[in-house]
Amino acid sequence: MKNQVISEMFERMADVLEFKGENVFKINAYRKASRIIQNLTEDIENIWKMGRLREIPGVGEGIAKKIDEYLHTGKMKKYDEVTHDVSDSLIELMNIPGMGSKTLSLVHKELGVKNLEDLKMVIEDGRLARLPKIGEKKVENIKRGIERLSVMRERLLLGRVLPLVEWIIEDLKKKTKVSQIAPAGSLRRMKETIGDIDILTAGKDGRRIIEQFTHLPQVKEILVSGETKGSIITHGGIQIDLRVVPEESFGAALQYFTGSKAHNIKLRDMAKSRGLKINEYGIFKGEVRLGGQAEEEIYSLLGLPWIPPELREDRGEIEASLEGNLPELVDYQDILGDLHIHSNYSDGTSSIEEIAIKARELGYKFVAICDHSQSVKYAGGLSEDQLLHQIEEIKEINERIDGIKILAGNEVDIKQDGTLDYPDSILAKLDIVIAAIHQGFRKQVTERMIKAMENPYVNIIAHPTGRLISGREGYGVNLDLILEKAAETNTLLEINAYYDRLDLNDINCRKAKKLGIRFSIGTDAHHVDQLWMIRLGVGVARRAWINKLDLINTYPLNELEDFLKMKIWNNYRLMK
DNA sequence: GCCGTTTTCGGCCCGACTGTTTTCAGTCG
Repeated sequence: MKNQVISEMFERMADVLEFKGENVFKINAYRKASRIIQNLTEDIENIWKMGRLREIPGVGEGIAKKIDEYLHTGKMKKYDEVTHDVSDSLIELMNIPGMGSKTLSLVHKELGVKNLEDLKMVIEDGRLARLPKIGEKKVENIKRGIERLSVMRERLLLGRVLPLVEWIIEDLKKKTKVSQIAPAGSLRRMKETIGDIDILTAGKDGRRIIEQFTHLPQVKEILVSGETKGSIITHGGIQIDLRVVPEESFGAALQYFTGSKAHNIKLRDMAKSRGLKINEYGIFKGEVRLGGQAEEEIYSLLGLPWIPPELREDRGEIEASLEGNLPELVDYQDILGDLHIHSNYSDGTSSIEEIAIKARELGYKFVAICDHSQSVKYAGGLSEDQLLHQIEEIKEINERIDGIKILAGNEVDIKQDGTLDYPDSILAKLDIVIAAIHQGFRKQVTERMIKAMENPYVNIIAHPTGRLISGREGYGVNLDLILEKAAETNTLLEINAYYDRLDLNDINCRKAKKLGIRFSIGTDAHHVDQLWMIRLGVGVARRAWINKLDLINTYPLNELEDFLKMKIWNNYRLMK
């Protein structure tokens, strides 16, 4: 799949052209094409083979030709031409906050700066400050930018940030008289990683609200404190911005600060062609303000239904809205149970009973206990006897506790030879079987997973790519083959909601959905306090345009139990 | 370089803030 590499080439060209001072609109055209190609769920090579490159939005004659050339020859002349005389280390300097393309090219041209070392040097010896249009403050800015760059390199994980933001919002609600308050930005879109945190409020006394905000106990350092904007660093080193807007602009501001940028640009473009104008204060016709108190007003005045934040990535949601084809997304309240939880039988720390009681408190109808299997020694995998014992205990608790059904399950290891960690006779005793790779990440992972899916007792493949957001690359599976097999065998794919996994991710889920594959969400929780993470999984599902029917966590218990047996029944029919 | 219910040429999202400037360019989100 060449989508990624082609997308990166255009992004690179955009960066270099920006540095060279090319026409801004041309640069944006490359950026847009890059982003859209990155978001494609289809292999660009397939699209190319069908002669349909030009049907990709943002791909016109010129870019189509370049893609065609690259896919034919493995080369793109224009790319080489544009980038050959500019090094990576130079272009990377544009990432420094305060250092844009104009400043960089000035610094490069006048002082011969080629990398970070050079830049630091001309700051130290005062040559930078002597350039035209560069003053003391600008130098100071860049200097701080360099320091910040090294700190803020990494984006924050959604699952780390969400609880903190909600805590702060609750605190602010108690301490201030804000009429409305909500998180915005990529957090509200439930993106798996967050750049910076934006919270939006409506209220009259902005200065006072900001004052309260900057004096919360979580605050370590105040960066900005004004009438409409406050900015702080928490003890955990996370930057949070709070903005206060007038009540009548809350919807417009929420829409604006939620983004994404690409989604907003498209909306504004639409507004323009209808003689309207959108900004963070409202939607206008000439001088007349037509709305902006609620987000819905912005959308409805453009002839659109309100679009859920999770969809706002310019991945076709605006077009779908126009056609009346917006999906009916699964809702956070639709979840009736968590289908991947570890107990203290293996490496979890809560007892099955604790889990059942907590799940019932959460309003669930069922939970699946899926501990590790015997060969996963490092995680206390269960021997056959222990598993049988666990099944008995689950039966006993089910009889004793009302209002919740515990499903006896297991996260069965797919061993290095591709066989499963328990014989079928054991698997047959379980209500739900999740198969997973935990060892031998480099050994024929795709083939092993395919073999596992062929087993009629395997309902679900856990964390199918194995990636960890904060680090590990993943197993290097051939996902297309996995998806094909999952569709063929009616095997579900897991959306593992553990905050560092979120695997499958949104784009891959959407791809799978198009093949008719269904999903299950499991938190992979190892303690009852981690059960809340199911929301992260639902966020992924919503970002993947998934509806209730696609997700078995929304099925009433009896339908779920039937569904989980379907694969065995089908297999039985085939054998007859 | 893309694109078209005002356009096949002439547009291309919008505003705030900052700093270096005598009216605005650069950067950011």
